Amino acid sequence: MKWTLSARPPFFLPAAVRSHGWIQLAPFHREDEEGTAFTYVRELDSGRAVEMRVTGAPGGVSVEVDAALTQDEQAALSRDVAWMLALDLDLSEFYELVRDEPKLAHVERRAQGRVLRSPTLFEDIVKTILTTNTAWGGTKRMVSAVVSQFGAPLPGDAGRHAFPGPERLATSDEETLRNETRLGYRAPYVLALARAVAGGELDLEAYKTSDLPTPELRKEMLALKGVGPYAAANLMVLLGRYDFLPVDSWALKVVSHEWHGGQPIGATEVEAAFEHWGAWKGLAYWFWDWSYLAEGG
DNA sequence: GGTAGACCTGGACGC
DNA sequence: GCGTCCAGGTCTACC
Repeated sequence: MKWTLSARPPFFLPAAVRSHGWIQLAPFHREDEEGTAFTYVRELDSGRAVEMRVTGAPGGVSVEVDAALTQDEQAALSRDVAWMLALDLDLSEFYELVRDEPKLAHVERRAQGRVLRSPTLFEDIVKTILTTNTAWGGTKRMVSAVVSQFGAPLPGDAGRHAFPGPERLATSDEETLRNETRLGYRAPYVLALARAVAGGELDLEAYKTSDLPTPELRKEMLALKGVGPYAAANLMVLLGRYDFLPVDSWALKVVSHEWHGGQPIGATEVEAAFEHWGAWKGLAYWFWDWSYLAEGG
Protein backbone atom coordinates (compact mmCIF):
# COMPACT_ATOMS: atom_id res chain seq x y z
CA MET A 1 0.00 0.00 0.00
CA LYS A 2 1.05 3.56 -0.66
CA TRP A 3 0.13 6.88 0.89
CA THR A 4 1.45 10.44 1.15
CA LEU A 5 2.39 12.71 4.04
CA SER A 6 2.63 16.47 3.83
CA ALA A 7 5.59 18.51 5.04
CA ARG A 8 5.90 22.09 6.20
CA PRO A 9 7.58 23.99 3.35
CA PRO A 10 10.27 24.41 2.28
CA PHE A 11 10.87 20.67 2.08
CA PHE A 12 13.20 18.67 -0.15
CA LEU A 13 13.64 14.99 0.67
CA PRO A 14 17.28 14.68 -0.53
CA ALA A 15 18.27 17.57 1.76
CA ALA A 16 17.07 15.61 4.79
CA VAL A 17 18.44 12.29 3.53
CA ARG A 18 21.90 13.76 2.96
CA SER A 19 21.96 15.81 6.17
CA HIS A 20 24.45 13.42 7.76
CA GLY A 21 25.70 9.85 7.69
CA TRP A 22 22.66 8.18 9.29
CA ILE A 23 21.36 7.14 5.84
CA GLN A 24 24.43 4.90 5.51
CA LEU A 25 23.56 2.98 8.67
CA ALA A 26 21.31 -0.09 8.69
CA PRO A 27 18.40 -0.52 8.50
CA PHE A 28 18.38 2.55 6.25
CA HIS A 29 19.18 1.97 2.61
CA ARG A 30 19.65 4.85 0.20
CA GLU A 31 18.51 4.05 -3.31
CA ASP A 32 20.74 6.58 -5.07
CA GLU A 33 23.53 9.04 -4.32
CA GLU A 34 21.19 12.01 -4.69
CA GLY A 35 18.97 10.75 -1.87
CA THR A 36 15.74 10.96 -3.87
CA ALA A 37 14.46 7.78 -2.19
CA PHE A 38 15.34 5.50 0.68
CA THR A 39 14.07 2.38 2.33
CA TYR A 40 13.97 1.51 6.01
CA VAL A 41 13.07 -1.80 7.67
CA ARG A 42 10.80 -1.32 10.66
CA GLU A 43 9.55 -3.87 13.16
CA LEU A 44 5.82 -3.45 13.81
CA ASP A 45 4.26 -3.95 17.25
CA SER A 46 3.24 -7.45 16.12
CA GLY A 47 6.91 -8.37 15.68
CA ARG A 48 6.62 -8.49 11.89
CA ALA A 49 9.23 -6.52 9.94
CA VAL A 50 8.21 -4.46 6.91
CA GLU A 51 10.17 -2.35 4.48
CA MET A 52 9.08 1.26 3.99
CA ARG A 53 10.06 2.97 0.76
CA VAL A 54 10.06 6.75 1.06
CA THR A 55 10.18 9.02 -1.96
CA GLY A 56 9.53 12.69 -2.59
CA ALA A 57 5.98 13.75 -3.47
CA PRO A 58 4.36 17.14 -4.14
CA GLY A 59 4.22 18.90 -0.78
CA GLY A 60 5.85 16.08 1.15
CA VAL A 61 6.70 12.43 0.81
CA SER A 62 5.20 9.21 -0.41
CA VAL A 63 5.43 6.06 1.75
CA GLU A 64 5.10 2.63 0.20
CA VAL A 65 4.94 -0.71 2.02
CA ASP A 66 4.72 -3.94 0.07
CA ALA A 67 2.55 -5.65 2.68
CA ALA A 68 -0.93 -5.43 4.13
CA LEU A 69 -1.17 -3.10 7.14
CA THR A 70 -3.85 -2.48 9.71
CA GLN A 71 -4.99 1.11 10.16
CA ASP A 72 -3.05 1.29 13.42
CA GLU A 73 0.11 -0.01 11.76
CA GLN A 74 -0.19 2.49 8.93
CA ALA A 75 -0.71 5.30 11.44
CA ALA A 76 2.35 4.16 13.41
CA LEU A 77 4.51 4.13 10.29
CA SER A 78 3.24 7.59 9.36
CA ARG A 79 4.28 8.87 12.80
CA ASP A 80 7.69 7.24 12.31
CA VAL A 81 8.28 8.90 8.95
CA ALA A 82 7.03 12.27 10.21
CA TRP A 83 9.53 12.09 13.08
CA MET A 84 12.42 10.70 10.99
CA LEU A 85 12.13 13.56 8.49
CA ALA A 86 10.83 16.22 10.91
CA LEU A 87 8.05 16.90 8.44
CA ASP A 88 6.40 19.50 10.66
CA LEU A 89 9.57 21.38 11.62
CA ASP A 90 9.32 25.16 11.39
CA LEU A 91 12.71 26.62 10.46
CA SER A 92 11.55 30.10 9.48
CA GLU A 93 13.34 31.74 12.44
CA PHE A 94 16.58 29.96 11.58
CA TYR A 95 16.33 30.95 7.93
CA GLU A 96 15.65 34.56 8.87
CA LEU A 97 18.64 34.59 11.20
CA VAL A 98 21.17 33.22 8.72
CA ARG A 99 19.97 34.98 5.57
CA ASP A 100 22.90 37.42 5.55
CA GLU A 101 25.61 34.87 6.40
CA PRO A 102 27.31 33.74 3.17
CA LYS A 103 28.27 30.39 4.68
CA LEU A 104 24.65 29.68 5.60
CA ALA A 105 22.65 31.60 3.00
CA HIS A 106 22.21 28.39 0.99
CA VAL A 107 20.16 26.58 3.63
CA GLU A 108 16.75 28.03 2.84
CA ARG A 109 17.24 27.82 -0.92
CA ARG A 110 18.19 24.16 -0.57
CA ALA A 111 15.52 23.51 2.09
CA GLN A 112 18.23 22.34 4.50
CA GLY A 113 17.89 22.25 8.27
CA ARG A 114 16.16 18.94 8.83
CA VAL A 115 18.43 16.24 10.26
CA LEU A 116 17.56 12.63 9.46
CA ARG A 117 16.80 10.56 12.55
CA SER A 118 15.70 7.08 13.47
CA PRO A 119 12.10 6.29 14.46
CA THR A 120 13.07 5.81 18.09
CA LEU A 121 15.41 7.73 20.36
CA PHE A 122 16.69 4.37 21.59
CA GLU A 123 18.01 3.60 18.10
CA ASP A 124 19.57 7.03 17.78
CA ILE A 125 21.30 6.76 21.16
CA VAL A 126 22.71 3.32 20.36
CA LYS A 127 23.94 4.56 16.99
CA THR A 128 25.43 7.68 18.55
CA ILE A 129 27.31 5.59 21.15
CA LEU A 130 28.61 3.50 18.25
CA THR A 131 30.00 6.63 16.55
CA THR A 132 32.22 7.46 19.51
CA ASN A 133 35.92 6.70 19.60
CA THR A 134 35.92 4.90 16.30
CA ALA A 135 36.19 5.64 12.60
CA TRP A 136 33.02 5.85 10.50
CA GLY A 137 33.76 2.44 9.01
CA GLY A 138 33.71 0.99 12.50
CA THR A 139 30.34 2.60 13.22
CA LYS A 140 28.83 1.12 10.07
CA ARG A 141 30.21 -2.31 10.91
CA MET A 142 28.93 -2.25 14.51
CA VAL A 143 25.46 -0.98 13.58
CA SER A 144 25.21 -3.54 10.81
CA ALA A 145 26.16 -6.30 13.27
CA VAL A 146 23.58 -5.16 15.83
CA VAL A 147 20.87 -5.12 13.16
CA SER A 148 21.74 -8.44 11.52
CA GLN A 149 22.28 -10.33 14.78
CA PHE A 150 19.32 -9.03 16.77
CA GLY A 151 16.86 -7.39 14.39
CA ALA A 152 13.64 -8.98 13.16
CA PRO A 153 14.27 -10.39 9.66
CA LEU A 154 12.43 -8.90 6.70
CA PRO A 155 10.20 -11.64 5.21
CA GLY A 156 11.44 -12.54 1.75
CA ASP A 157 14.83 -10.91 2.17
CA ALA A 158 17.11 -12.71 4.60
CA GLY A 159 19.74 -10.04 4.15
CA ARG A 160 17.72 -7.28 5.74
CA HIS A 161 16.53 -6.81 9.31
CA ALA A 162 14.85 -4.15 11.41
CA PHE A 163 16.74 -2.33 14.13
CA PRO A 164 16.23 -4.37 17.30
CA GLY A 165 14.08 -2.89 20.01
CA PRO A 166 15.47 -2.61 23.55
CA GLU A 167 13.67 -5.81 24.60
CA ARG A 168 15.62 -7.85 22.05
CA LEU A 169 18.99 -6.36 22.97
CA ALA A 170 18.22 -6.64 26.68
CA THR A 171 18.08 -10.42 26.39
CA SER A 172 21.65 -10.49 25.13
CA ASP A 173 24.69 -10.34 27.39
CA GLU A 174 27.89 -8.35 27.57
CA GLU A 175 30.06 -11.24 26.37
CA THR A 176 28.02 -11.63 23.17
CA LEU A 177 27.85 -7.92 22.43
CA ARG A 178 31.54 -7.48 23.15
CA ASN A 179 32.96 -10.47 21.28
CA GLU A 180 30.39 -11.51 18.68
CA THR A 181 28.76 -8.20 17.79
CA ARG A 182 32.20 -6.70 18.35
CA LEU A 183 31.08 -3.54 20.10
CA GLY A 184 34.20 -3.72 22.27
CA TYR A 185 34.12 -1.67 25.46
CA ARG A 186 30.82 -0.09 24.30
CA ALA A 187 28.99 -3.39 24.90
CA PRO A 188 28.09 -2.72 28.57
CA TYR A 189 26.83 0.77 27.69
CA VAL A 190 24.46 -0.53 24.99
CA LEU A 191 23.33 -3.40 27.20
CA ALA A 192 22.66 -1.15 30.19
CA LEU A 193 20.65 1.24 28.00
CA ALA A 194 18.60 -1.59 26.48
CA ARG A 195 17.87 -3.11 29.88
CA ALA A 196 16.90 0.22 31.43
CA VAL A 197 14.44 0.91 28.61
CA ALA A 198 13.10 -2.64 28.44
CA GLY A 199 12.71 -2.71 32.22
CA GLY A 200 10.69 0.49 32.21
CA GLU A 201 13.22 2.49 34.23
CA LEU A 202 13.88 4.80 31.30
CA ASP A 203 11.24 6.29 28.99
CA LEU A 204 13.31 7.61 26.11
CA GLU A 205 10.36 8.31 23.84
CA ALA A 206 9.06 10.86 26.35
CA TYR A 207 12.14 12.98 25.67
CA LYS A 208 10.90 13.60 22.13
CA THR A 209 8.13 15.82 23.47
CA SER A 210 9.70 16.80 26.79
CA ASP A 211 9.20 20.31 28.16
CA LEU A 212 12.49 20.11 30.01
CA PRO A 213 14.80 23.08 29.39
CA THR A 214 17.61 22.14 27.02
CA PRO A 215 20.38 22.12 29.69
CA GLU A 216 18.28 19.75 31.82
CA LEU A 217 17.57 17.50 28.88
CA ARG A 218 21.29 17.45 28.11
CA LYS A 219 21.99 16.37 31.69
CA GLU A 220 19.61 13.46 31.22
CA MET A 221 21.53 12.41 28.10
CA LEU A 222 24.89 12.78 29.87
CA ALA A 223 23.64 10.52 32.65
CA LEU A 224 23.56 7.62 30.17
CA LYS A 225 26.72 5.51 30.23
CA GLY A 226 28.68 5.98 27.02
CA VAL A 227 27.16 9.39 26.34
CA GLY A 228 29.62 12.23 26.85
CA PRO A 229 29.57 15.87 25.71
CA TYR A 230 29.89 15.10 22.01
CA ALA A 231 27.26 12.35 22.00
CA ALA A 232 24.86 14.41 24.12
CA ALA A 233 25.12 17.40 21.78
CA ASN A 234 24.57 15.14 18.79
CA LEU A 235 21.45 13.71 20.43
CA MET A 236 20.21 17.19 21.31
CA VAL A 237 20.33 18.14 17.63
CA LEU A 238 18.38 14.98 16.82
CA LEU A 239 15.83 16.03 19.45
CA GLY A 240 15.47 19.41 17.77
CA ARG A 241 17.44 21.33 20.41
CA TYR A 242 20.27 23.23 18.81
CA ASP A 243 21.88 25.02 21.78
CA PHE A 244 24.93 22.75 21.99
CA LEU A 245 27.64 21.83 19.51
CA PRO A 246 28.72 18.23 18.91
CA VAL A 247 32.42 18.91 19.18
CA ASP A 248 34.39 15.98 17.80
CA SER A 249 37.77 15.76 16.11
CA TRP A 250 36.21 16.89 12.81
CA ALA A 251 34.77 20.01 14.45
CA LEU A 252 38.15 20.88 15.95
CA LYS A 253 39.76 20.46 12.56
CA VAL A 254 37.34 22.50 10.46
CA VAL A 255 36.90 25.32 12.99
CA SER A 256 40.67 25.53 13.34
CA HIS A 257 41.06 25.86 9.58
CA GLU A 258 38.18 28.33 9.28
CA TRP A 259 39.21 30.77 12.01
CA HIS A 260 42.54 29.78 13.62
CA GLY A 261 44.92 29.19 10.72
CA GLY A 262 45.02 25.43 11.32
CA GLN A 263 46.49 25.82 14.82
CA PRO A 264 45.45 23.31 17.52
CA ILE A 265 42.27 24.45 19.33
CA GLY A 266 39.89 23.09 21.94
CA ALA A 267 36.14 22.85 22.42
CA THR A 268 36.09 26.39 23.86
CA GLU A 269 37.16 27.85 20.52
CA VAL A 270 34.55 25.82 18.65
CA GLU A 271 31.84 27.02 21.03
CA ALA A 272 33.01 30.62 20.68
CA ALA A 273 32.94 30.43 16.88
CA PHE A 274 29.21 29.66 16.89
CA GLU A 275 28.08 31.50 20.02
CA HIS A 276 26.64 34.21 17.80
CA TRP A 277 23.89 31.88 16.57
CA GLY A 278 22.40 31.37 20.03
CA ALA A 279 19.71 28.71 20.21
CA TRP A 280 20.39 27.81 16.56
CA LYS A 281 24.14 27.28 16.90
CA GLY A 282 23.89 23.50 16.50
CA LEU A 283 22.19 23.87 13.12
CA ALA A 284 24.50 26.71 12.10
CA TYR A 285 27.48 24.42 12.72
CA TRP A 286 25.78 21.43 11.09
CA PHE A 287 24.95 23.21 7.85
CA TRP A 288 27.91 25.62 7.68
CA ASP A 289 29.52 25.52 4.26
CA TRP A 290 32.77 23.64 4.89
CA SER A 291 32.96 22.47 1.27
CA TYR A 292 36.12 24.43 0.51
CA LEU A 293 37.92 22.29 3.14
CA ALA A 294 36.80 19.07 1.49
CA GLU A 295 38.02 20.49 -1.82
CA GLY A 296 41.43 21.00 -0.31
CA GLY A 297 41.17 24.76 0.22
C1' DG B 1 36.90 21.00 38.49
C1' DG B 2 40.71 19.40 35.79
C1' DT B 3 43.75 15.71 34.03
C1' DA B 4 45.99 11.13 32.91
C1' DG B 5 45.44 6.69 31.50
C1' DA B 6 42.62 2.89 29.95
C1' DC B 7 39.21 1.18 26.85
C1' DC B 8 38.77 -1.43 21.60
C1' DT B 9 39.17 -1.60 16.78
C1' DG B 10 40.84 -0.85 12.19
C1' DG B 11 43.89 1.38 9.24
C1' DA B 12 48.43 3.17 8.14
C1' DC B 13 53.06 2.42 8.25
C1' DG B 14 57.66 0.27 8.50
C1' DC B 15 60.20 -3.82 8.31
C1' DG C 1 52.77 -11.14 6.62
C1' DC C 2 53.73 -9.29 11.02
C1' DG C 3 54.32 -5.92 14.66
C1' DT C 4 53.77 -1.19 16.09
C1' DC C 5 51.59 3.13 16.30
C1' DC C 6 47.75 6.15 16.15
C1' DA C 7 43.00 8.11 15.86
C1' DG C 8 38.55 8.26 17.66
C1' DG C 9 35.15 10.06 22.73
C1' DT C 10 34.12 8.53 27.30
C1' DC C 11 34.92 6.61 31.86
C1' DT C 12 37.30 6.18 36.18
C1' DA C 13 40.64 7.30 39.43
C1' DC C 14 43.26 10.65 41.21
C1' DC C 15 44.84 15.29 42.50
